Amino acid sequence: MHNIQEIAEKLTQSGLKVTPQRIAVMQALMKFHHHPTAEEIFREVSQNIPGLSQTTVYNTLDVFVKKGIAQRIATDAGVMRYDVIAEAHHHLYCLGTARVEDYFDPELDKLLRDYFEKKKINGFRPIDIKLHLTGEFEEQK
Amino acid sequence: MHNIQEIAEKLTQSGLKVTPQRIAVMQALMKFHHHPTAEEIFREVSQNIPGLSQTTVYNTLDVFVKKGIAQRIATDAGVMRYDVIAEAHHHLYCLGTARVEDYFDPELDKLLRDYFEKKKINGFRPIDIKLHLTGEFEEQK
DNA sequence: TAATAAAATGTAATTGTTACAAATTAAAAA
DNA sequence: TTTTTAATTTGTAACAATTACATTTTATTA
Ligand SMILES: [Mn+2]
Ligand SMILES: [Mn+2]
Ligand SMILES: [Zn+2]
Ligand SMILES: [Zn+2]
Repeated sequence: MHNIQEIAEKLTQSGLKVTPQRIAVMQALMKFHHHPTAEEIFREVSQNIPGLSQTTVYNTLDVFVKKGIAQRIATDAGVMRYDVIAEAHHHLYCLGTARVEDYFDPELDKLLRDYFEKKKINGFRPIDIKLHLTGEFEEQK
Repeated sequence: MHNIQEIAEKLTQSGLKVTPQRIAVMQALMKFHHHPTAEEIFREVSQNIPGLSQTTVYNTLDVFVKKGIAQRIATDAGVMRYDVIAEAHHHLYCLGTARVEDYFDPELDKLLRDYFEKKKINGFRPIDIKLHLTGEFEEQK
């Protein structure tokens, strides 16, 4: 799933040209799957692609989001973070470190799905339901 | 609940000095309870307090958040929105209009509370659990 | 291999927010 | 009351993240 072939295919499927920059950005997104910022991706990808422009990273992430192969996450720190879209999952927002960790919980998903199948919300048609757990990661000794 | 006396009291209780700016910002927060931006609050409050500085609005909102009487909401548009803290509630994020609406659902709250009483998350201690419903407000004819 | 539209680049502009020094003011003390 | 003083407000400049835009380069198609 991390290899160039498959990424290239995914790009083509989305109607995008295959470029070294796009492949590298996608690889970086997959590499640190803890929701990197554009800046973090820029630093990472720059190692492989020296002349890389920041703008390209922003553009690329933007295109990925528009095509639905990545996801933008707004954070309290005022920086956007990005996430490869794969299975549905929720997010743990750490108050201390500002990290955003993935949280997978199919049981919970089912619970929510069932709940909102019955319960309709006034004039709102939900497309995505996501839990937003804010808290602290416990010190592990 | 919207009157000056009570707001002044709330400020004092939080260990804050009572100033016209703070009262007005709190009133504005209560007035449009659809999560105004700092800019929207600035425009509103400026009508009553002509010389008002943008910085004051940012400072004030910041102080409110630190004291726990307001809440900061990061949005996908890259602007922060603010919310008076009252009862626990969730948020509906509108894809079309970028609006954020409140969603109260005690039944759901109970469901989630019960669920996370049993289910513990790895090394994470949740402090706040909030549902993040992204979708569209339906056209009402 | 040539043509062409899409993508990447560099730079400047913009937006939202924060830093900081100086002036003002609310609250406490006298 | 007046005085004192720390907290708050203000104005301006700085900043960080992101976007706009003109130019150059490149991936794809013919
Ligand atoms: Mn994620
Ligand atoms: Mn910004
Ligand atoms: Zn943490
Ligand atoms: Zn709210």
